Amino acid sequence: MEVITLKRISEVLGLSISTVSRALKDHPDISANTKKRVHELADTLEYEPNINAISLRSKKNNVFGLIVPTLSGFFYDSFISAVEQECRPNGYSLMILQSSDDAEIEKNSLRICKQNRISGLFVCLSTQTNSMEAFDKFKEADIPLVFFDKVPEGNKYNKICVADEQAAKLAAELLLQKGSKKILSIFGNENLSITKTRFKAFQKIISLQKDAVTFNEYCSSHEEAKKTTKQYFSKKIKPDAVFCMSDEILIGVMKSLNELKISIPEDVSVITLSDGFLPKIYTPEITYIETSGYKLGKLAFTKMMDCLNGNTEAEELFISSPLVKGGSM
Amino acid sequence: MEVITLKRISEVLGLSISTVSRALKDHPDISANTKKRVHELADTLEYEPNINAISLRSKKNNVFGLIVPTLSGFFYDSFISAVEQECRPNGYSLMILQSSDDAEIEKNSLRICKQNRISGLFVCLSTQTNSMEAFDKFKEADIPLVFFDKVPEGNKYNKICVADEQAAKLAAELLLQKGSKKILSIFGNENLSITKTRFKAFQKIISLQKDAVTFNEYCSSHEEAKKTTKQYFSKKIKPDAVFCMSDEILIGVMKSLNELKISIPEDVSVITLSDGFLPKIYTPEITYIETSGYKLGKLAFTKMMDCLNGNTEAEELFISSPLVKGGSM
DNA sequence: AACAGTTGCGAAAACGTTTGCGGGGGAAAA
DNA sequence: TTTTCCCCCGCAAACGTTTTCGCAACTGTT
Repeated sequence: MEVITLKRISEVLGLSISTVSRALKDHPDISANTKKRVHELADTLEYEPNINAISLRSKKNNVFGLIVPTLSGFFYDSFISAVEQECRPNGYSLMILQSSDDAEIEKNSLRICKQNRISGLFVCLSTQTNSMEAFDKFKEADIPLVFFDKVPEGNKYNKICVADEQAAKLAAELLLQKGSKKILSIFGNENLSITKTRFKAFQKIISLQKDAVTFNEYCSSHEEAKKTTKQYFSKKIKPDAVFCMSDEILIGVMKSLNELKISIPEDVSVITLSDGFLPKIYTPEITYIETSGYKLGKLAFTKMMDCLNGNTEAEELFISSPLVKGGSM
Repeated sequence: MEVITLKRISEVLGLSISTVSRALKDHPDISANTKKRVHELADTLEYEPNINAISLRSKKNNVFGLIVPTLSGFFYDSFISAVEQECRPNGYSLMILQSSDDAEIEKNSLRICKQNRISGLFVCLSTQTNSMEAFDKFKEADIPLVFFDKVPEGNKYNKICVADEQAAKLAAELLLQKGSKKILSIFGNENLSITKTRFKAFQKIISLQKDAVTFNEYCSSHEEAKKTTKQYFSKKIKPDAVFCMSDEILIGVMKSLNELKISIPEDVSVITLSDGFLPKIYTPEITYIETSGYKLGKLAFTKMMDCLNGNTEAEELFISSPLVKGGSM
């Protein structure tokens, strides 16, 4: 299988390489007739430009890097799906890398991105990341950086986030409004800023209600959440509501409640922050505050294009988190 | 931010570009001292080779294409995760494309792959694909093609599959062994070879048992599966077992059974083919035959490397599908 | 002192594009 | 007829590598 290049086409047609190149790009210098001949031959020969050559010449690779802790999760797949959907029509490709939540691998992934001279980078930080130095190198090289979900501290980065504060607040208000007094609140990894934000906002609202108390727990896996839930519901005074910070938590909580045959919403109210897939699996469907990976992806892409168009100032953007009512409250 | 190239290093050190290149690659022609000097400067300058230039020169891009109908599913994310995990340590990158189950987009994705001169391609066909012509072009160009999950017919392609026949057979045997007599069997998209295979194998086993009957249905979404299940369980004579061909089906089935307050496994046995995530969400956990996207990914990668090493003969490989017992039978 | 063999390095071409510049040739203007 | 101008097109450099070939300067052998 001979591979078709501009040179090949130029030879067949008795033209120069430059003329063929310009003809294919509809350059005004080229006559209509020549353009026609070139296009036709290119079509029949199924010419495809060599992206590597173009990238080399233009010093720009139309590829975005995307680094996530793991692909197989509850959330990242829909984020990536959204980004990819935008990429193709805009002439970009996506190079995906997993950090496995390991700072070393993350750093290595950054190297790969650098070597590939990517045009931009989407990043969800690993929980182990302790230095932003490697990321700052990209900034210095004017390669747009868009963080999402797990984002760095400080105001010098582009961050696309769920409106965590608002979402947690909304959940808390809803619980109080339903008259919940003893709320079991389970959060994720304690070190993440996302956890801190959600925790603080949730706490603040609950504390406004004098006769309501919360039992706060941090669980970093659904197994842990399951165990914790079981403990609370084995006591004499059981919680009358459970707040889950994420899908991961929800899974554990539901497993416990179901095993203990605790009825939802009769015995206990349940509310969670979620992408929306899992809450609908259960019966009754769980009421949730939407934290859409899909929306997040769309917004992240928009911000990326913004950056490429010269809008370089760091910005923190939020997606709205509407309430989706199920039957769990 | 000046970008560092071999040329830049050679200028600083008063060497030629070729010498620098060779020094970095530990070429025997270069003296130990020169190598040391070059390596040190490259390190402090944080030189990163330009992959685009390398790809152009070598006519090989160390990138694999990966086309799936959609990223956000039950299955593909773990497949991709497995492939990505193998790629990095082997010096490859992954370019991911979604076909959105659309033949046109799929074709377009193939173009992108071609333009990028990828080294190999993983494909899960869209259900709309009606011609393999575009894929055959890759074969002709000696670009390895590895199909998975939804694979083409015929024996001229590399296919990595779940042992569908064996899995469906196993499920059927288990149901009969438990004494199920009236089995509701719900399958996915009727046109897929994967569906046909599972259907045939399942049917064959059931038909061996004279007093057992199956009600066969095809549903292409969980909503449809839910509706269908509801219909069957609203009749006087209800099924005593449900077989689900996939997670998608399982979701619908469980929703119906739960809403109808039908007890598992007392009133009905449930068994499914699944990646394993969803079955464990439910209480009791659903018994399933494992169809691991992760294992599939690992095997697909192995086959890809095989192809690149010259083993070009088309091959159909299977991953085993062990039974994972839950409490649903 | 002449020779062959080795060691260490550089020149240049090639991969496939894009693009600034320049030039031939024909038509219109003088 | 000469001049001017415009229309088409080709030359060549550049992007950053890798690699073939060759050459100079030693080293050691007769």
